[in-house]
Order: sequence, then C-alpha cells, then structure tokens
Amino acid sequence: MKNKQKQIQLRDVQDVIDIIGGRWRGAILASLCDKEKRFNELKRDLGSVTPRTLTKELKYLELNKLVSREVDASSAVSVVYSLTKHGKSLEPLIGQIVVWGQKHRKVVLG
Amino acid sequence: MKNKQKQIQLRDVQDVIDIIGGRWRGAILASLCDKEKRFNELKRDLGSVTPRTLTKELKYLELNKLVSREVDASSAVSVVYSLTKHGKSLEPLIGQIVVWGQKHRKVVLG
DNA sequence: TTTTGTAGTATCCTAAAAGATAGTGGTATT
DNA sequence: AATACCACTATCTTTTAGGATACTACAAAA
Repeated sequence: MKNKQKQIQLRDVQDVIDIIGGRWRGAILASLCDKEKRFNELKRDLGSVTPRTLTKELKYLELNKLVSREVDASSAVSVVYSLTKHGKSLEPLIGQIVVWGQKHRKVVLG
Repeated sequence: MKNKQKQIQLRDVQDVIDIIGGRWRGAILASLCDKEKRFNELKRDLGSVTPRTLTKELKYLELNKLVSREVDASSAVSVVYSLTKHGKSLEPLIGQIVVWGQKHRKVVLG
C-alpha cells in the first residue's frame, strides 16, 4: 500500500499548491502574516495587482477559511482582512518558502 | 528599512511559487523526492498529465537546475530524471507542504 | 462643496497553461 | 515479422488567469 500512499502525497502537494499558488495568493498570505490589513493597504503592498484580481483572490482565500474579512461598522467604511487560525497554520510553511527563495534565485527564461 | 525587507519577502514568495507552482511542478518534484524516475514512470505517477505538458514542465525544471535529465546510452533508449542537489534542497519544503496538506483539505468551489 | 480616499464591481480583452489527439523514430519482445 | 513499449514532438483547441480600464457608493477631509 505504500504506492497508494505516494499517490495521496502527490495529491496533497497539488492541492496545497492550488491554494497558495497563482500569481498572488502566496504573497497575500505572506503579507497578512505580518499583520492584518485593509483592502487598499494590501493593494499597495502587492504593487501591481488590480482590484478585480485582489477581490477575487481574497474571496477564494476566504472560502478556504485562510483569511477572514471583517467590516468595522463602528466608525467608517473599513474592512479588515486577517489570517484565520487555519491561515496562521501556514506561517511556518511560508516562512520556509521565504528562506528557500532567498537562497535560491529564480532562473528567468531567455 | 523593514518595509523594504517585507517587499523583498513578498517577491521571494512569488518567485518560489513561480518555480514550484503550476498544475504539475510541485507534484513532479514530490515524485522525484521519492526516487529517480523515467519519463513514462513519471507520467503514470502523475496520472492525467499529457506528454506535451510533462515534457514542458521537465524542461522548465531542468532550466532551473532542480531536475537533471540523463540519457543512459549504455543499454537502450532510457532517460532518467532525478533531483539535482539544488532540487534536493526543496525536499524539506515539499515535506512540509505534504504535512500541511494532509491536515487541511482544500475547499472546492461550487 | 469639490476633492480625496475606501472598498470594491463591471466589462472587455489577451496571453499563457494545459488538455486532446495523433504521429515519430527507435528498441525490445514474442 | 508483428506488436508493443519508450520518449518524446506537433498541431489544434479550450480553459483560465489575470491585466486594463472605467465606474460606483459611501465617507471624511480640505
């Protein structure tokens, strides 16, 4: 049965990469590791992301319970995004990604 | 300067996800963590990948020095793919991805 | 009261990723 | 000699991600 076990692991890898993969999701999560942020704050952090994409990605991450969206009704139109407990469980993984990335630079295609 | 440091980290995350991201690259690397494999062996491992895609992804990983391709000229048309030293440095990261993936299942969209 | 900021939507469009399918040139098997 | 396996390549098509741009509704600041 250890061959079956391997198949399961491959699916795990694919699933996780589905979640944190894509142009922005990893960076969004990494940015929120730092602290909770508001929509435009994230937007500035990420640099070139469009609002359309950011909205979409945040919704995806919300759906996957990695990010929570809270409206602060008290004082203004203010929305705060933060990592859920589930999202925070990704922190060490993202930390390791950063460490690896700092050691091994990407090769760009000619 | 710690804000600049944050930007760099975000770029690292994006770069690493570029490398291991995509539908197949993570799984290919995970499969090769196990042991070196041949083309069709990988193909069977990954299940539904097409040869066109597998070829492309392997070439990308080769270009990034994560995977090496060796032709065994001695006995037959036999090609062996394996992790380079650089590729092996990803093993702990992939291991952590597997662990996280086994704990936290992906939510699929309706 | 005009301007600025916040938190998005809506529409359109393009480029890249990847599936489907067929074919190729060699080797090994029976 | 025929069949099957290996390691691909070629072509076509679909799907998806994500950029560009413009717009909205609301609130606070100047």
